[in-house]
Amino acid sequence: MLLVSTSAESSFVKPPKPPKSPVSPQCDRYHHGDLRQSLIDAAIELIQTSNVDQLSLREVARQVGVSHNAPYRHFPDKEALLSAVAEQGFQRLRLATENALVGTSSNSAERLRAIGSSYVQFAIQNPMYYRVMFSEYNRRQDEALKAAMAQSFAVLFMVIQEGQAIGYFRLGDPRLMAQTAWSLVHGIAMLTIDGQLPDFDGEEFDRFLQVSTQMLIEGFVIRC
Amino acid sequence: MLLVSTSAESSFVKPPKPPKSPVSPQCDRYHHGDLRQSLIDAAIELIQTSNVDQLSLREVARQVGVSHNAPYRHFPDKEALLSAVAEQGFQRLRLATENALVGTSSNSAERLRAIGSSYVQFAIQNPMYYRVMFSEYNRRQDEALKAAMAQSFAVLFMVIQEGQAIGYFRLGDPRLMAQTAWSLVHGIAMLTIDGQLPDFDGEEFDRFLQVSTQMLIEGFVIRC
DNA sequence: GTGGTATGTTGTTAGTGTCAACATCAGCGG
DNA sequence: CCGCTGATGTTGACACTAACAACATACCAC
Repeated sequence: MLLVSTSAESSFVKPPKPPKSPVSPQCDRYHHGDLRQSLIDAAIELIQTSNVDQLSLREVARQVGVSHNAPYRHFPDKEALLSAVAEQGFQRLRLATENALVGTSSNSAERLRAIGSSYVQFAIQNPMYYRVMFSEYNRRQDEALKAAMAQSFAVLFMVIQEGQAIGYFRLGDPRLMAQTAWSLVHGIAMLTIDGQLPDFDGEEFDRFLQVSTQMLIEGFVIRC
Repeated sequence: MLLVSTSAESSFVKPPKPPKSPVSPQCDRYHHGDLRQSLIDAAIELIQTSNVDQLSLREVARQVGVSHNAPYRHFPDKEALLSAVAEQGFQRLRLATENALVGTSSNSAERLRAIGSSYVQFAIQNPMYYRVMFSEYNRRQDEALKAAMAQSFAVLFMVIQEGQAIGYFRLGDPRLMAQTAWSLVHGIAMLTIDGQLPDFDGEEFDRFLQVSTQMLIEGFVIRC
C-alpha cells in the first residue's frame, strides 16, 4: 500500500517563495512582493486540514499576515482564488501522471494502469485539493483553468491513441475512450475521497483499483 | 434525446403534504404541522435553481414562511438538513433505476445499460440534487443516509449477481464489479454535471454514454 | 524629485450559522 | 374545565463572512 503520504508536495516541488527584492529578507514591508502566490499557497495549506466549504478568504489573508481585503487586489472574488488553486492542482495532477509514465514499459495496458493508479493516488493523497479541482466553486471556468484541465486530459488521450496506433487497443473515437477512462478514475477518486465505497480499507482498495482498471482495459483491448 | 425535464418530480410522486389536522386548511397557526418535510422540500426547490454552497438555512426558513431559527427544532444544523435532502435523493435515485429495469429484457447487458442510463439521466435532470447527495456536506454520514445509499447500490449489485448466475458475466467479486460500474457512472455524472467533459452536447453525449457503458460491459462479459 | 499606479489598509454593509431566552400551543392528568 | 409540561416557533444577539468604498503607502517612469 503506497497511499500513505498526505503532503501536497509529494509530486511537486514548490519554489521557495522567490524573493524578487533581494534586500531586506524579512522586514515588515508594506508591499508583500508575491502576495498572489502566497495566497494560493496559504489556501492550499488551509484546505489540507479543514473543509473546503468553510475556507474563508479572511482566514487566508490572516494566514499570510495581510489585511482582510488585500486578496481583492489579486482576485476579483473568493471563487477566483479557488479557481487558481484548482488550476495549480491540475498542473500537479498532470505532472504526477506524466511521472508515472516515465518508468513504464511500452505496453499500453501497463501505461494505462500506471496513469489510472497515479491519478487515483493523487486524489487520495490530496483529497481536499482534488475536491476543489472538481467542486462547484470553479463554475467560472476561466481559460487558464480550462487549459490546465485539458493538458491533464491530454496525457490520457495520448496513451490511448498510442495503444490504438500499435493495434493493441480497439479502434474507435479515442476521445470518447479517454473520457470513459477519465470518468472511471474520477468516479473512483470521488467515491473514495467521500468514503462512499462500502467496506473500504487499504488492501481491499488496492484490489478494487486492480479489478476496475483491469475491467476497463478488457473493454479497450482487441478481443481474441 | 430524453434528458429534457429538469423537474425533481420526474421519477417520484411527492405526497401532497399530509394535512394531519383536517381542520383549518390554511390558517396562520403558530405550529406549522409538518415543518420538517416542508423544510426539506423548500431546500430541494431552492437547490434546483441556485448553487448548493450558497443555500442558506435562513432562506429556506423564509421560503417556508417561518422564522430563521425554526429549522433548529428539526435539524441540529445546516448539514443535517442537507443530509436529509441527500437521503431523499438516494431514495429517488433507487426508484429511478428500479423503474428503468421493469420493462427491460432479461439480458444482463441490457439491464446494466438500463441502470447506467437511468442513473446518469437522474443526475443530469437533477444536477444540484445529485451534487448534494455526493457533496462534502453530508460528511456526517448518519445511518439513514448510509442505508439509503446502500439500497441504491443494491440494485446494481443485484443485476451483476444475476448476470454471473446465468453465466453471462465473468466470475469475480460482484461487489468489486458493482463498485467499478458505480464509479464509472458516478464519474460520468459528475463530469457531465460540472461541464468538464470537452465538446459536450446532446448527441455527442448520447454517443459517449453508449460507448462507455459498452466498454464496461465488454469488460464484464465472458470472453469468446 | 514628482506624479501615477499598483498594492495594501481601514471602515462599512448586508447576510449568515448558531446560541440563548422567551412565546405559543397541544396534549395530558386532575 | 384548569393548569402543567414538553414540543415547537420567535425574537434577539454574537461572531463571522464576502464584498464594496475610501484612504494610505510604496514603487516606477519620467
